[in-house]
Order: sequence, then structure tokens, then C-alpha cells
Amino acid sequence: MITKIRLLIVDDHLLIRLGLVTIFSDQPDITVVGEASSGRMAAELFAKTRPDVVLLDLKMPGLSGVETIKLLQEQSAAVCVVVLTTLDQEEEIFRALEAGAQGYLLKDMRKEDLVEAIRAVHRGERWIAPLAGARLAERLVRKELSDRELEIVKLLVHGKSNKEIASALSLSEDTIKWHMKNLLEKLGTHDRTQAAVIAIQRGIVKI
Amino acid sequence: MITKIRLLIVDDHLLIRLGLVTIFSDQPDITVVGEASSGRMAAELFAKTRPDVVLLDLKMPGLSGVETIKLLQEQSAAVCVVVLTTLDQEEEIFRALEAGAQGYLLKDMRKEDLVEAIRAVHRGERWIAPLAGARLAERLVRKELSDRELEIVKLLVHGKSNKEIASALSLSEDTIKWHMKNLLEKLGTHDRTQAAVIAIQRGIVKI
DNA sequence: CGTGATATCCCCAAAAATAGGGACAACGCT
DNA sequence: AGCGTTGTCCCTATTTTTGGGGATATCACG
Repeated sequence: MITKIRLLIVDDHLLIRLGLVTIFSDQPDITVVGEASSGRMAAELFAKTRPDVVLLDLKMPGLSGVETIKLLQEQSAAVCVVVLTTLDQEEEIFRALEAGAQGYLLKDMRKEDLVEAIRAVHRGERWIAPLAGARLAERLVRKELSDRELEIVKLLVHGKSNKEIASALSLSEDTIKWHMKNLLEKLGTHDRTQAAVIAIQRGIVKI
Repeated sequence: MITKIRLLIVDDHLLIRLGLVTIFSDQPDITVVGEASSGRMAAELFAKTRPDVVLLDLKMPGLSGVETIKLLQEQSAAVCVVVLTTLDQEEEIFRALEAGAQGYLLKDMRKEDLVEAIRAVHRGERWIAPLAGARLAERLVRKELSDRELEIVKLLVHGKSNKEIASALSLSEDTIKWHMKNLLEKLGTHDRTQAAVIAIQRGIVKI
């Protein structure tokens, strides 16, 4: 091993950062060149340390994980990002990959998988945690929501009736009904309450 | 300091365990006597190591945090438990305290607060993270759901209609309507979809 | 130029929300 | 022991909301 993989850790939780540093300090081929607790700090440290790989928590206060990825890409189009998160926000998996993440790890993974993922993305490969991959596969067979439907499902989750949604969006109630019909079908249910629950589960709407 | 505080760490996430161990290894008055990754393992290690304080993640696969607290209390009624978790499951705060937790910490806390909380509960005090405390205060001004209402709201979240709920609980649809009316009022809404969302937010129903 | 997303209108049956009414058992409190 | 409270249950109404159908026009995009 001639040069070590230079790793930047970004997570707002001190505990997680400490755990990660501990894990990687045992690896002969990886060196942690920086720790950031926010997206802005990540951008600063990225410029300063020029890491090979950025290990990034998706769920952060302030700048979100996806926004952070985009910010880093402005600095270097070739930035290699591995996302680290829990699986509770399914929509975020997709958004992160769309934004350019090379790897997707879950916080309850084994140590070996964590370091192997870093090595894999450094080799230019993708590395997606099996459970996250399963969600992606599900996505492929599912329909995307249109922008309008997205607006409506958000209001739905906030307890608005069709009439209230119509008023909020300056549309007729019938139009809302039409969208709602399609929405229910796309979410695989016949019930608006269930649709709201599914939207929350999938991270389509954040609460 | 004559004797160190003997601490048992229970968390299914390796990363969190590593982070915690790192933090406490810097403290002269605290020694980590064991690490468990599940409730069952916690019970075993508790018997073996007899710690002064147990630092316990609420959200674990298998035995839940609350169940683990109860299991530990069977071994020693005086067990001193500090709960460590995120704030997404509000109901769990209350359940954990009810089950006998002495402290409540959030995973994004500063190092100083973490160790101070351990010391506080070891002195016999309670230590509740400010944000968790705020939720508890909210609870006091809110009405509790009855057992029946709890059953109904669970079925509601799973997309059941009043008729389906009636059938599932062997009640008349009218009775369900009556409960639903009270349920909506207690949850502070006039809309069943919103009620489902609120129930999820508060952790009343797990999804 | 076709396709898809958007928007509007009509209609209809089912479901839900709201409003009355009454009944009974369990509970703590005075 | 009597009292009020609470939770449970049931019934009858009416009105509103929802879910589903079809028909049609616009408008942007490739």
C-alpha cells in the first residue's frame, strides 16, 4: 500500500464520529483527514484536506446531506461520497444517489462492511447496503409522483381535506380529486389515511 | 475518587458503542465494564458485571429498550438506567421513564452532558435532556388515549375504515365512530388522516 | 405530432363526520 | 354508601367528504 485512502467524516453526532474514527484508525490503508459536524464545515474541510472519500451522514440539521453532496460537487466534480444513514427515510436513498453518492451504508453495519465500502468506492465501484438496495429495487417497479401530486400529498399529510387542498393550491376541488385518485393508485392504496402513512414511511413527506 | 462508576453500555449499533467507549475511556471516574448489542446480552452482562449504571439504547431489534429495562429490574430492583436515543419516538420517552429509567439522553448531545448525566444518575438524581423534557411537559397538558382508543388508532394508521375496525374489534361501526370522535378530539384534529400522522409523530403507533 | 401532466366539469355511491339520544360498570372521593 | 366521573357501548339521524367513473381542453416537451 503506497498511499493511504484519505477520508473525511461528516456527521452531526459526536458519538458516530468517534465510532467511525475508532474503526478507521485500525485500518492500515485508511487515514481520517478530517471530521465535520455540518455540511458547511464539510465544504471547508474538503477544500483544506482534499480527501479521496467523504463519508457523510444524510440526516443533519442545517444543510441536509443531499445539499452537502451538491456543495462538495461544486468544488470537485469527481468527489467520492459514501452516504451513512439509517433506513427510515427511503426517499433519501434515491436522492443521495441521484445527487452523486457512490456508496450507501447503514449505521448498524458491521465494521468489515464499513471499511470495505470505503475501499470499494475508492476503487471506483459502487457499494450499496443490501437493505438499501432492496428499497431501490422496489422503487423501480413503482411510479414516481408528479410535482403536483407531491404538493398534494404534503398537504394531505398535514390533514387537509380535498376542499382545503383545492383552496391552498387555487384549484377546483374536482381537480384535487383527480390527483388524489392517481396519488392513491401510485401509492398502492385506496385510502387517503394509508396514503399519508405510506408517504411518511417512504420519506416522501417529512414530518 | 475512591471507586469508579461501573458502566454497562447497551446499543445494537457498533458505531455508537465505539463512540461511547471512547468518550468514557477519557473519564477518570467512569469505567466501562461491558458492552451489549441486545437486550438479552445486556441481561447476561448485567448479572456478570453488576454495573452501577446501564446506558441503554431504546431502539433495538429483538427485545426493545423498555422490555430490557424491565428485564434488568427483575435482576435488581435498584438498577440505574440511562436511556440513550433519538427524539423521534416521543411515546418512548414516557414509557422508558415509566419503566424506571433514571436518565434520558439524546444521541446528538455533547460529550460533557453525556458524562455529567451518568454522574448525576449515579448520585441518585434524574437527568432528562432538555428537548425530551419539553416533550414531557407537553404530555402533561394533553389527554391520554384509552386502551380502546389506542387499539383503534393503531388500526386507523394501518388504513382500516371504521367498518373494518369494527369488524376487527367485534364492535358496531357506530361505537367505532364514537371512539373516533373522541380520538380526533384528543389528538387535536378533526381529520382521521391527520390523526394517523399525529399518532406516528408521537410514537403512539409504530410503523 | 403524439404523449403526458395538468386542469376542469359532470355524476354517483360509499364512507366519514357531526349531532342528538340512552345505558351500564368501574373508579375514586367525600 | 352514595356521588360524580370516566370509559364503554349502542341507536338514529343529517351533512360532508371521499373514492371512483367518464369526458374534454390546454400546454409543454421531445
